[in-house]
Amino acid sequence: MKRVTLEEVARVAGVSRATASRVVNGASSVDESLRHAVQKAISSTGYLPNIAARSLVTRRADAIGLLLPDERRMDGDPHLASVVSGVTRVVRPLGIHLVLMMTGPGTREQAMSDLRCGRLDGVILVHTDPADPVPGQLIAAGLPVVLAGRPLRPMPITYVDVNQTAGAALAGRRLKSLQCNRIATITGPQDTPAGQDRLAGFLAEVPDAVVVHGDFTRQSGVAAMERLIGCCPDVDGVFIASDLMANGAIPVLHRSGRKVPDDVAIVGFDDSSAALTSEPELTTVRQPISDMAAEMARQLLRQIGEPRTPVTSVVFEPSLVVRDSG
Amino acid sequence: MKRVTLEEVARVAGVSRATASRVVNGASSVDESLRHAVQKAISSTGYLPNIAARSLVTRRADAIGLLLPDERRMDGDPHLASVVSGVTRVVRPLGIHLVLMMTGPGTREQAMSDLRCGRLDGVILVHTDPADPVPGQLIAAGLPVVLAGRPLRPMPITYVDVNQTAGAALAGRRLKSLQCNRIATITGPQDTPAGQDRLAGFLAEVPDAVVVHGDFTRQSGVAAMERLIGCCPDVDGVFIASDLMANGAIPVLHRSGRKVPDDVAIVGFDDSSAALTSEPELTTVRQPISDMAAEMARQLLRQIGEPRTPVTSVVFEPSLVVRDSG
DNA sequence: GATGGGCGTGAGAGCGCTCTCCCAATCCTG
DNA sequence: CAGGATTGGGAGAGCGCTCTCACGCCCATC
Repeated sequence: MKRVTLEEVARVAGVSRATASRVVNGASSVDESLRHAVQKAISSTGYLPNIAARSLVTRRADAIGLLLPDERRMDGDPHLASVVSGVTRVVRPLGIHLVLMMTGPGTREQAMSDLRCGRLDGVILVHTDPADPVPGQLIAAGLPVVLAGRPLRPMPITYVDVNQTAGAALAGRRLKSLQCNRIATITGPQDTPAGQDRLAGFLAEVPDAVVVHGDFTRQSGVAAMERLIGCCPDVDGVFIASDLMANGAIPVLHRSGRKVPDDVAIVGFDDSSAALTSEPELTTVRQPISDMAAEMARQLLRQIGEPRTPVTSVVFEPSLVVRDSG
Repeated sequence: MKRVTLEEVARVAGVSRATASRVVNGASSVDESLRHAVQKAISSTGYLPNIAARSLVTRRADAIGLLLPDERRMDGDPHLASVVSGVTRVVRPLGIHLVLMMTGPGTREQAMSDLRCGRLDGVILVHTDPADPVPGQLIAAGLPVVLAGRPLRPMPITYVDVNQTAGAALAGRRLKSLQCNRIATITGPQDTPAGQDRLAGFLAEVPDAVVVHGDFTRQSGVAAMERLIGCCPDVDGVFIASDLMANGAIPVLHRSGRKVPDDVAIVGFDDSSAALTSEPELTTVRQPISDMAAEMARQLLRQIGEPRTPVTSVVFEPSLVVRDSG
């Protein structure tokens, strides 16, 4: 149960600490016989490098942060598990830790400190409030950071996003191909890039669509659909900018005596778990969340590896998942 | 942009490094004037302690791990965000990092290493496979660990759980009070404590209930309900051991021409987001996930603070959330 | 006025690792 | 065979922090 150090390994292997270190770190140019001896010593002693000591000299924490919005905004967000899993996939083989930070009082400041004092090598920012000063501060300080989703105001920052506009267009084409005559959309919040782009992309495809506003929440989906069938009773096709809103909106249609998809076709966006828990299951625009998360991790690691590298943005193409609702 | 060390702070404040360290760590017995000088030096230099250096000597990582099942098992699990948020709430004020680890090839071994080499102070294990050797290894090694949920086989390990039996009884009483005559239950997997206890607790309250087995997944809820109405068409009240299964089961009832709750009352378990995305919204047994997670964190910290402390188990009481389904 | 006990402070020894030298040994080339 | 080039290994200096220990200093005690 006693701690075994490199020193100990070196002693057992009959080499210097430096050579033992070289073997541990896979450095080139160590004689094969010595390397063997060291490896034997490592496994016989059960040696594990002390990360703190290593970190102290390499100035690398081998840990990155994932900054999330608070529980309420995350709740119902189906993506968390996928994001974590995507990031984990690229990060774990490298022995890098994923530190989760949910936004709360002082979190973002803490993340800044962690970054500056070398406790974190970089951060991935999810669902960032446009008014949040943190991204700006981070890039100003030259600290590695990647955004999930295009920032509202253009800024020199690396981000990964899905082509929201193209996704909405996909939905529009689907409704048109279903021969819908009276097409509407329930939008996301218009102060977010995703909300804006999904509306713009849809209108580009269906210019005369009726527009009703929502804010991505289930609740707002209910309200928006009530308004929609009030003002436009003959609607027969709706693109709803999030599955969660669609999930709230469909029962409203049922209650009004309309059948989905027979009377009204519905296309959602996200392909979240809400798409499967809806009745009928949602036809929706899928974003490859897990792959996007993996890409964010890769971008972040690149920045950490070579600072002052030019910012990039990676945009993934969405796809249409056809199920029962439209 | 240059790193400022304690040494630097001490120099600016005109004291020794030791005294500066005392101030940083809030140690007693530092003269008020010196403390002031040091604090001024800290803020003027923008000093942030280097965690790696501290960790090296204190042998504390100030980080704990959250070991999760993989994405597929987590998918649809509505609890992740709540768990993270509960743990974060107690852990962050202490400056302790929450490291997320999703189960995958080698994860559990990695967690063991991290623990042993001092990179992690302790771990919380969620959804542990009964056959998993890791919990046993951890307690054998005397490493701090807390389980989410009672282990299948009794073992000397600290865990936090909800009183599953009592929760199921709550559901049973609810269905009886609704004057249901023909009561059934769709169970969870019978090789898990939760699955077993929910069935046992329900049968204790409704001994003559029809029992159909499921495995907590939505899919299995669909299948189980199909079997149920096949073998027992006059059923008028069902306790479904997870909201996710209930979410799958309700559309089956609708398709068979039965109305919920008028023809068949449904009570779920979990109060997960699936309870709200169901139509009608589910009456369900709520477990205080976030509070339980917070308690897990507290238990873990206690173990870290004083090793070899006796194991404890904390059991929370569930409550019934009455909505529209039963 | 000498003695004992606190208490606050500074010096310095590590914690376990990496990495830069520097030296020795081997190799190639003319 | 001499000379330089190349390579592998060891010594040792830190990385930034905590913490023990010993040293003053001041006050209370006899």
